Amino acid sequence: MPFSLTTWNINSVRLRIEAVARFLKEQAPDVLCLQETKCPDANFPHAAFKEAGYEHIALNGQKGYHGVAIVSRHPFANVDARDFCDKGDSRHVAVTLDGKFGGVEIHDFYVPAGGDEPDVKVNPKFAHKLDFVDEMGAWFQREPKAGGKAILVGDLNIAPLEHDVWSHKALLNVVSHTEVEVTKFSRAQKAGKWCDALRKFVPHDQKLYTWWSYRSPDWAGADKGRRLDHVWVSPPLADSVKTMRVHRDARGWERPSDHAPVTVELAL
DNA sequence: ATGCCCCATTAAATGGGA
Repeated sequence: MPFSLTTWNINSVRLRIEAVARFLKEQAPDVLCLQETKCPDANFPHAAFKEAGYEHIALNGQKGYHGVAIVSRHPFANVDARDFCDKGDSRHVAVTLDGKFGGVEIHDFYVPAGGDEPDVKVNPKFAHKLDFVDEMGAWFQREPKAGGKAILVGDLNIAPLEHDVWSHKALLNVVSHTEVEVTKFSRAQKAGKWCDALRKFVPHDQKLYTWWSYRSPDWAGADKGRRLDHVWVSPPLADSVKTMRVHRDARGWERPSDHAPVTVELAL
């Protein structure tokens, strides 16, 4: 049975609710995972999602910063959220689907950006990012359960491969592409036996981006992007991923997020 | 090789993004 899922760092769900509604109308994924909702749960724009057909909503939001949400056409059997690094911030929410896709686990992550300086001695935000990724790896030793069907998505804020950034050489010492981040990222991915669903479709020697800085006066022309958003699937789903698309056009909409939505289709 | 930016909060800066 076909199943589609989109991940999108929306950079304020309230500010961009019309863009979200347009996307859902045009693309109609089964599930949408958002990051950087910047919205307390009490203020989440439920009505717009319900009108669009997404009646099932799992939230882990907070005031002003961060925040994740999963909205779905299908019911949830379970909702969970984990407080990585015990900081009380909203960077993870998970659901287990019920109904015709029953048993499939979906994890939505917003990994810390890590600040400017890639040095834990002077930059606590970078230390937090590295600790966060380490804790993900430790948790993936037991989660998801062996043999389980799981999908992990989100703004992981690390571009691991050489061609996940516009210039490997220029970004080697830039937070998101440093060696220590990439090493920890790969370790966490291996710990959960996660399969990189996006790179299944794009060879490693070809550029693949999901994010373009607001600071560029001509983001599309300069095309100095990074692949910060990811979709991983557990081993039982590795062969079920049928298509992948980065919706680059949405980066060019009026008052856009700096991240493009990314959609995968699976045969479940 | 960084960036001319953008968002939320709280009241014209500040913190955060990446």
